[in-house]
Amino acid sequence: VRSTEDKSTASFPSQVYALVRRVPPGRVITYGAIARLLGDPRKAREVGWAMAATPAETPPIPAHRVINYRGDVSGGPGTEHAARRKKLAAEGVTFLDDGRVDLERYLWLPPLA
DNA sequence: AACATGACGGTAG
DNA sequence: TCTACCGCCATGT
Repeated sequence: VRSTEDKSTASFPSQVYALVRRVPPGRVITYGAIARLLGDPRKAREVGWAMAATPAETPPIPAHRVINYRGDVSGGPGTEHAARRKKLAAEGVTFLDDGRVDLERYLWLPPLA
């Protein structure tokens, strides 16, 4: 039973959303970090897919705090790309001259405990 | 079932 | 530092 998965009954996307919901305002996390935290570093791409399919719910999932490992806000027009940057800025996140986020400064990871 | 695409990551040039 | 290519996994056609 549960041959392919016994770590949790929750689907991968659900686990992604659960983790993203824990990211505090003014902080960000990367796709790769999420994948790694869920146990499979190579599923980073799947994390991206999951975020693209982020369901509208309450409280809303802070998908705008998820960026790629370079500190760039992914996605083009049509995926609320500009809106995400705006939200980040509203939370106090400053962008570098290249338009990227300083991960060393804003990257958030869940407490070990 | 096969092919092409993608909110990614890492390495090589 | 920037661009290009490859690898991974799931989706949509």
